[in-house]
Amino acid sequence: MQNEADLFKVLGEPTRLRLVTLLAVEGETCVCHLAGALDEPDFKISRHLAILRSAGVVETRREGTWMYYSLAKPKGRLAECLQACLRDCLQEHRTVKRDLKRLSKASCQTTEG
Amino acid sequence: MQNEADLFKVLGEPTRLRLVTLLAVEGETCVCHLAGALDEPDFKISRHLAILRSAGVVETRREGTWMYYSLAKPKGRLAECLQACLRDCLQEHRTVKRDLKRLSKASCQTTEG
DNA sequence: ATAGTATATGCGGATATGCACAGATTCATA
DNA sequence: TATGAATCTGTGCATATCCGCATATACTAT
Repeated sequence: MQNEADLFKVLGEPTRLRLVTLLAVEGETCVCHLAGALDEPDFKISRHLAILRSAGVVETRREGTWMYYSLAKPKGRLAECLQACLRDCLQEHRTVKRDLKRLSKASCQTTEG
Repeated sequence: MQNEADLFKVLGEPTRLRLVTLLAVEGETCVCHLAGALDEPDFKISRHLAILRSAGVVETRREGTWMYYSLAKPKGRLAECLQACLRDCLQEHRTVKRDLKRLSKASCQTTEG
């Protein structure tokens, strides 16, 4: 049961919940865009992404200097159910909508302009 | 978003997750039966129930010396979704099945025999 | 090599969490 | 009022969590 609880636990933090919801809605995104979307320092975002990753919630793909994060294929019914929960229930959340808006304007330093 | 995260957080602990799942499956149950079902000391169960209660996840009904706990009516879509998640995905969990088995034999001191 | 961008991580400190034990409630009954 | 069962809570302790800062790593391009 510890495994199942850990899944909830990892989502039980606002920054991580926002990140996972963003990834659920927008798909693969790089760290600096996520940091811009949440308006938080990149080292903080990176930390939380690492936690989500070691919990198997997200996975990564490297492309040059960039690290792209995306939701991992759910492992088991509970994970699947929870992913659906986030997409269905949190997509319209005030904070998430704000994050999505910022995400649409986000840019890494090298991709500006 | 803190509210939503808190909902996950409160479920992110094995004892609480077992309690909520048990209540989702069995309905209203008293503390000593829950303690017997989980095979944990009653003060520990009571603590965790208090946490679930102050998070609005469960509610209580007093009947004499007994305190009966049950799932609270979900407040919002997310809570509703999560309750369904637990019922659908955790009901068949090894630990939960064991808890349910013990619950079926559980008895308070005064209700023994 | 050097510089610069993107990302990750070691560290220290403040706060939160979970536990066990003991003791305090609350209620029913004698 | 006195006893006992069911439940709750104060306390101390060990551990975990989150944060910001500084630094380290990984990669690209000059």
